[in-house]
Amino acid sequence: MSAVTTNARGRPRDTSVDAALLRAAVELLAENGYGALTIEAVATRAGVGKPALYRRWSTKEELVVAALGAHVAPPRDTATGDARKDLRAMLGGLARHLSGPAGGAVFGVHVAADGNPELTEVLRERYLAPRAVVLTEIVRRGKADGQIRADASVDLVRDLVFGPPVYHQLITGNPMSTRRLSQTFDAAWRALSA
Amino acid sequence: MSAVTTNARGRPRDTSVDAALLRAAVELLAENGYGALTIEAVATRAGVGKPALYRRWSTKEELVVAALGAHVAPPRDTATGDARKDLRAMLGGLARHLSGPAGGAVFGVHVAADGNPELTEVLRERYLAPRAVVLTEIVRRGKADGQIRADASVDLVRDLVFGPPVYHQLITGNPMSTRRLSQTFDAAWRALSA
DNA sequence: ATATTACGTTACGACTCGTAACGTAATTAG
DNA sequence: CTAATTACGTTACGAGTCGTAACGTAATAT
Repeated sequence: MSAVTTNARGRPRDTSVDAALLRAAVELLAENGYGALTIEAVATRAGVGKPALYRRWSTKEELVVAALGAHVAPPRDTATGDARKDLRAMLGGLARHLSGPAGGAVFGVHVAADGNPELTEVLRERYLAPRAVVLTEIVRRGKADGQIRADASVDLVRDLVFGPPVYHQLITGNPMSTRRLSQTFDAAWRALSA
Repeated sequence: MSAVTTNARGRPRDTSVDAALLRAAVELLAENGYGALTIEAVATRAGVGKPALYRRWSTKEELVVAALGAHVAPPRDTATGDARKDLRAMLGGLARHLSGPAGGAVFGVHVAADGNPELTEVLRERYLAPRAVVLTEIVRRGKADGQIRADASVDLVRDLVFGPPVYHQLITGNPMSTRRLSQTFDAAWRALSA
């Protein structure tokens, strides 16, 4: 046992079907929003049948999580060593993400995860965890060389830096402007810098 | 024309039905989350039929907005004149709200409003507008007597003070602890105070 | 060649939505 | 008191969506 799980027996999965489904999901999210997303519409636009979709993701939520993961660029570990610049770059990545076609879906997934522990777990592992790793490293370095206050936890930095733009979009429905993004970041940094 | 619209002709609405429906909606939201909320379940728990519900709110979203409005205490204009205390009190009210049974529903409504202009409007008027008024007044006074930086807009204050706890709950699924709430508020105030 | 798995199509039961029909109850206008 | 009006509960219905199950066909490993 414990053999390589790449045990392809019958007909292999058609990779283009995966891509077509994820692409269709992102497109429909951008066009109609999360609530209007339909499994059948995704399959139809992708040119496949529903069973092909259900073979890959058993619920709408998992599909959307996968679509987000495939569409959103993973956080680049810019690692300039300058905590302020690195934080600002990470914030810029989030802002681009929220402004993009899948921006509105981010909230939808989190809400759908309410009362759904499995989905919450998937979301946490695939989406949040990679970003948390990068953030933790930035904060560690920043505190080591005295840029960030010693009493600032990673969670505090996260909530203070990323909270305002996400909240802004949740409340207003529109992404935060670039000017206001810099303004809120400056304010957050003012509170976090040593 | 323009007569008093309180023109009650036939059998009047049963007020207890309104209360029972709103209460049932809040209870079910607390138990199963927004996604699992069903019109029929609300009507059944309230002991009424679906038509009685649809006579009052034509969609699930409007019902939930109404349930929030009825369940959540409106913002008290504490008006101590101390901008820091007033802001902190407002933040405490939001935190109590998010910790309560309807906390999870707040996100659900916002997401449901995505791509639904009418619901967005209702949500903005009934839920956000009253709070915005109170906040604006607090910020105005704070800037007048030099407690708050002159270059801080109301939107900046709003996003910086309320964004972190809302984001925290959106990401982690749990309300922010009281200790961390004070911590993030102190940080925000550090950035906002003159 | 045979077993195995994926694919598209079609069909199905279950659930939810929003509305329409009924008969009954409550209130106002005359 | 009578008629008109509106609310109520019950029941039923069409529409839409979900998730799954069949079937025949295509593609790959053994």
